[in-house]
Formats: sequence, structure tokens, C-alpha cells
Amino acid sequence: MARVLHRAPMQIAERVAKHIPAASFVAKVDVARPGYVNFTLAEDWVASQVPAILAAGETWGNQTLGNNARVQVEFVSANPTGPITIGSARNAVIGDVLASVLEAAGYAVQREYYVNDAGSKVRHFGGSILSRYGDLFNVDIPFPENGYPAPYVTDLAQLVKERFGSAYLDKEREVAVRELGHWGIKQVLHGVEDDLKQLGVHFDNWFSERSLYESGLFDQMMAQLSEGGYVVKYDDATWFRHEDLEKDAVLIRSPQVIPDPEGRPTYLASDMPYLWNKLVVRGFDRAIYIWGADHHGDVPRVQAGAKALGLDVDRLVFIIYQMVTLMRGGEVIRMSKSSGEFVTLRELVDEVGADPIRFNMLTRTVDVTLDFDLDLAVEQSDRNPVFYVQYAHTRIAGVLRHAREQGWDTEAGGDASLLTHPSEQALIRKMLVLPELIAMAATNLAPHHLTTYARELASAFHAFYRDCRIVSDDAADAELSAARLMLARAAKSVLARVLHLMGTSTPDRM
RNA sequence: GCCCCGGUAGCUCAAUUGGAUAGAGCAAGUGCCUUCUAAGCACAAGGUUAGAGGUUCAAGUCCUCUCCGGGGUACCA
Repeated sequence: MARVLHRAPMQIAERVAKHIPAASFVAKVDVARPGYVNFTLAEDWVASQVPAILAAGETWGNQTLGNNARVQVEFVSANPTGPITIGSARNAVIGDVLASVLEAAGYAVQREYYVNDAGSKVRHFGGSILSRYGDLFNVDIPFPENGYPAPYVTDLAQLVKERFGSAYLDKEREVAVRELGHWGIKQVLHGVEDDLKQLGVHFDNWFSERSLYESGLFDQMMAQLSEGGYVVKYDDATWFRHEDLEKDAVLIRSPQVIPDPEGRPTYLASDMPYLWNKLVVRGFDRAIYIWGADHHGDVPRVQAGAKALGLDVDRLVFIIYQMVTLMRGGEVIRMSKSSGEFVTLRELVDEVGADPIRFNMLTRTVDVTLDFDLDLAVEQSDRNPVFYVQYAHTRIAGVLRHAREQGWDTEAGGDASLLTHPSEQALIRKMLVLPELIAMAATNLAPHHLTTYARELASAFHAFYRDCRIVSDDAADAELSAARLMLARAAKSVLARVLHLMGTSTPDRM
């Protein structure tokens, strides 16, 4: 504006400030260098918001910017060929909390787990189980080259023996492999669901990759892509081609490479019917994928697929989070299910607890790699930042208990206009920020802002607690105590709201 | 080689998307429990935001290059 008006920024700011109409919630408007116009909220307006916050309760902070648009968040989706590992914990927490934030912002959200039950992994998995199963009968069945050597496979084989006896020895090899693969996945998924539940994560829908083939959607997509000239045959193989792709083409099906007796194509191929299913069949306005950095390279392919199918690419949103480096006592632990070297999510939750894991996974943006030291996580559990926030909640619960013991009716409310102390005002202002914060986190798809806010809110309460005696013995302060009890209750409610959004618990005692 | 993400206090990370004097937690320093939970609070200390250019009223944030770390770059999933 300075350039257009040929005036110094400060002069413009002063003119603007002078013409701002008086409003009840603005105490004063002043100007600061180099050209800011500052609004100061009126103390009595700030104080008057406390009953409103209290009345809103668990809905405080909710926004309508989502307009009930239907959004799907698909996350975790780890291969169901073994238990969930710590590697998936970050994915689970990001997806779950992002979904909660979007709900709070007014979106209609579905949480989905994509079950990879159609690839060659299933066959390798089934073959692994069959081989171990054979061992139990002293029958030598070769272990697959890309099999799973981990002990849980042997446990599954044992279970097969208990349930079905020697039935699988009599079946044709390929049939046994396929059936055991599918059966094994079903068993593993039960465990996965339970492990995630321990972490406080649940899914609205478990979507089977296999169903994309069984429903005929895959063939339908292939026909559609063929028509658009996006499918190329070369030798016996089928390729997907698109000008956006860096490489010339992506393999869809090749009998030489994937000698699957069921004739299944590569897993890359199912991305197309899957995104069609999301956006067209089920009609989500937006589909959010939560992927680890190791899958980053797949993004262009899925986007190209959407384009080739004539869909708006912007309806697909990819959140790529950086990897978690797992450590123990400063040593890096390398994990993979196929090597059998891994730490399960279950072990971690049992050892550390869900709350610290969730909070830790949330404190950083998705863009930075995360070091997670198992020893440190256990050692420092007492000083974990999540406890700082929960302690504020607990402290309020304690104060309210104390007040009731002193004969106060903590539900009675009070005169908010008495809340003029700077620490009281600061606490209320912090509570008033939550709607804005939820809007920001939802717009930027950045759930980590919640942890920063939670700490600031807890800090504002602790300062208030230090500066202001809430439950006074002096009868002359009865009015003030009532007002402060109301404020404490409102603070507890907002803390609980934030803790719930993060999926962490709200203890009344610690 | 090419593509993506980082590099901010001794360590781990924030910074409302280009705004005011870059903030927290650990670690180290000083002080606060006969009064609602000290898992807390206050004070003090800690910085050339990897480096060099550029864009503009304004850069940790945007552009170019260099260096360092992580991930990807399969006819694996």
C-alpha cells in the first residue's frame, strides 16, 4: 500500500487505525512500527467467553469449514503377512489424528485400512506356513525363496495343525499354499486390529484388494485405460503408459515375472481400480493416502492413473511422512518382516504405553525423520511431554475434588467478569485459540500442531495455578473463587478436548 | 546420475505458510513445597537458522548453486 499511496507505512497504519469502528470486543487499536495495526481484545469480552467455552464442552473448537465434505483417510495398510511393527506406529497415529482433526473441522471422515490380500506376498506367506506345517509332520516341504522365517509363522502352522489336522498334506500344493495364505492373513488381521486398538486406533472399514479383482472393477478399468490408449502390450506383458510418468511405462501384468496361478497382476495395477472405487464408486470428495517416504515414488503413478481415468488429480492427497529410525541404546535397529527382525507394535505399547507413543509420534512434522530410542522411551516415560499436559488436567481434577470437599458446588458457575488477572486472561485467550488451531491443522493437514498447542495450554494453566489461588478460605473471596472454579473447569474441558483429539487419555489422578 | 524430505541453542524439535525481539522440552545453573498434586513454577544461560549469492518494505520460510544426512530410483511388495 505504501507504494501505491506514496505514503509511509506508519502514516497509512495510523489512518486505518483511526477509521476502525468501535466494537465491544476491542479495547483499543494502536499502531506499531513498521506499520502494524494492533487490536487489543477487551478484558471483559475475553472473560465473558468462559461460560461459552464451558457450554460447548467437547464441541469447543469445532469448525464448519469442511461443509460435511466426504473425506477418506486411508492409513497403516501394512501387509497382512505379519504383526504390525513399530514402523507402522507413526503412520497409524498421523492418520488417526488427522482424521479426528478433519472431523472437528466439519468433514465427514472415514478411516480405512487397505488390505493387501492379492499379491505374490500372499503366496509366499502361504508357502511359508505350509513349509512349517510340513515340519510338524516331518514332511519336507521347501521353504519359499521370499518366505517369512519369523517365529509367528511357525505358530500359525501349529494352529493349522490343531484346527485341521493333516488335511493340508493331502491337498495339491498350489491349492494348499493359496488357502493357507488367505487363512493366515485372516488370522494376522485379527491380531493387527487388536494391536491397533491397544494404540487407540480403530478403522471404519477394512478394504480388500482382492475384491477389486473379484468384482470385475480391475477388468473394467483396464478396458477403460485401453480405450484411452494407456495400455501397451509388449511380449506377453501388459504395461500402463502415461506421458506424466518419468519412466516409459509401469508393468501391470506379466506371466513370466508373476507366475501367479491365479493370474494376478502386480500390486501396482490395483491402485487404479482402488482410486476409482474411492472417488467414483463410493464418491468421496477427497481421498487422503498416508504413506511412508519409502513409497514416495509411487505417487506419480497413482496420479497418472487418476488422470488417465479422467479424474481430478487434486482429489487425491498424499501425505508422505519420513521414516522412523528405531534405536536401542543408541544403536540403530534394522527391521523387516521378511527377515524376521522386528519389534512389534504390541511389544512397544506393552512396554511404553499408548499415550507416550502417540504424543511422541505427533510432536514432529511429517517432514522430519524420527529417531525412536526404545531404551530412552522407557526411561524417560516419566518426563514425557504428554504427562506434562495430562498433569495439568489431573491438577484441575484435584482442585475440583478439593473444592467439593470444602463444600463448593463446582457446577454452580460464577461471575466471569471477575477474571481480570493477567494469568486468567492469558489462559482464556489460549483457550480461545483452539478453533483457529483446528482450522489451521485441518487446512494444512498437519496434526502435529495439536501437541504444541496442548503444551502451551497446559503451561498457561500452570501459570494461572501459581498466580491465582482458586479455592479460597476467605469468605470475602467467595465470588472470586466461584469464578475461578468455573475457569478451572473450562480449562479442564479444553485440555480434555485436545487430549481426545490426539487420542490420548485424560487421567483425573496420576 | 536423477527425484523427494531434512540441516534452527550442547541434544530432540517448534515457528500460525513472507511479518514484529526465532520459541519449547531434555541436559547443565540459581531459587521456590506448614496453604487447591513440585509429573509444577520463576529467574538466568544458551543462535551468523549448514554455507554462498539473489528476490523485497520485510527471508528460518521463496529462487539458484555448494556441502552434509535420510528415503526413492526393480519385470519385489
